Amino acid sequence: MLLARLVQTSTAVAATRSRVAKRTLLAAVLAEASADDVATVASYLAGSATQRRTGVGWRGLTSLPDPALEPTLTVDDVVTRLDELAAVAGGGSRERRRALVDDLFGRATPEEQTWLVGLLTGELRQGALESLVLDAVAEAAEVPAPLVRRAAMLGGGLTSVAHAAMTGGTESLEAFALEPGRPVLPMLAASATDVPAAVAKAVPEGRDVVVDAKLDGIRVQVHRVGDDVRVYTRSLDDVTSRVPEVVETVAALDVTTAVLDGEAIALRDDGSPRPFQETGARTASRTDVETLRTRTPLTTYFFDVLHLDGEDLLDRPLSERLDRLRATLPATAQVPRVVTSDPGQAETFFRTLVAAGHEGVVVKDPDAPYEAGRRGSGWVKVKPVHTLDLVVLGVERGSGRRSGLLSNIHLGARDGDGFVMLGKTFKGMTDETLAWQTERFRELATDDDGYTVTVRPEQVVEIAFDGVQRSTRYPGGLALRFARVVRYRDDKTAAEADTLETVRGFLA
DNA sequence: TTCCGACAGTGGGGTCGCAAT
DNA sequence: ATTGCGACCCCACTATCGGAA
Repeated sequence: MLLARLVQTSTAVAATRSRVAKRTLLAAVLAEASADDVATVASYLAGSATQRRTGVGWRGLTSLPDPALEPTLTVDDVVTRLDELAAVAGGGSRERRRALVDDLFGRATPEEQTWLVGLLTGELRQGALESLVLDAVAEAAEVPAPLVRRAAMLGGGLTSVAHAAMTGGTESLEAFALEPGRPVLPMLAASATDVPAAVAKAVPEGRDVVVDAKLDGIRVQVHRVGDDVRVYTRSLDDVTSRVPEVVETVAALDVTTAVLDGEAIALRDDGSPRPFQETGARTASRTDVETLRTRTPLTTYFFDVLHLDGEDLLDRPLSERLDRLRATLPATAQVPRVVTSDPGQAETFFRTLVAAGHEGVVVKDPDAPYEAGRRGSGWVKVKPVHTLDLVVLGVERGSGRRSGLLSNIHLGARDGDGFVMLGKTFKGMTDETLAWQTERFRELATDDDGYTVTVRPEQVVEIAFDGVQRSTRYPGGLALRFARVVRYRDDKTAAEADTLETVRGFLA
């Protein structure tokens, strides 16, 4: 298939807001693709290269060769070039990558160049990603959408499912099942502002809820098949070699086959959690793991079991899965948990965990199945939220649907006679807020480099955040974690804003 | 007819490993 | 040694569509 066919479709998909129309456009292309092409075509329609890493990003695509006049590139040509790039990713010379990029882009028309940049940066911005393409696969193959979705979640993603659906239909899709050794997309949690709201969202009134501790570490999905243990992250990256403690915990269990879901976290000697940065650094390190584990050991806590000794448990209610978990794992390897119908008890558990330095809780419906890849209401997380009144020091131009608006604001805390920047945020703004702040910050502008507008430090903004972390990027040595706008405050002057000292007090 | 679940988009800070400077 | 880049860890929030109620 010609790449131009995909580019043309992407343009048409971007041009309509109707999801049904997008789906139909995508399905038409899938139906045209050959059996050899269809997996790649599905991935490209969803805006993803088939290679996990190509070593080429936004920066490597800033200067491109002159484009081709005629569209001649095929989907297969692109795959071939990206395979070559992937082969030198994280090892090859920049010059070699440059040559491969130039060759590929030199054979692309201007439209194809733009599309390829979107593909490689993950910013196609056509209003359709994997989820919509899965629906399109169902339409093209004339099979039920839930069947396609389930197969994708359990069977290794869009590409293999697209191929199976288009070549084998319903029968092929039904063959996809949880297979120990092959990771499945993890179930995700919705969120609520407090424990009562979370309980109300998770279960009908008066029923039991499961309340799990939410630990601030790295999500791990562990597969054991006989003596072989493999560890996957939330995005299904294989990190087995980096986390031997997790492997040992599961290897010690009295089972032959298991799939477990949990969290790995670095703790202090007294059992309190270390800052997320330390757990993150530990799990990201690949070199000299043996030294690292003595310095920053990881502890693993599991909260779910998807498979046990030949038995799939995904569709079993959580209460039953937890019974199996309790029978299989020592208490020390399980996430702290209470099961209660008393909202007061859930609240107390939440407060105790937060006081101990943990992130919060996840409230769960005991009747809910494990919905791989979904952010259902069966799991609802609750974390404490802090707020500060900070001063806007600058604002950046937005992109995409925020083009023409001033979007990402720079936040400062009061320090002596001046202000110290603590981070940025673009979250929590409604369209109305964006329109207002665009006008407001143009009035306060003192400088403009074409991207960032510097403003007189006068506008106070109330900011919600999850915590304060150490920073090497910002001059105060501190940065906010997950900062978002609550509201602009016109009842406070910059002289009344919170100080750097106050912010430092939030450092754990 | 209204409501709400699911998606896509818009980006945040920190960390590692590697190549180039 | 330091810097820039890509990839990945953690992620919140709003607007919108279209099926559910």
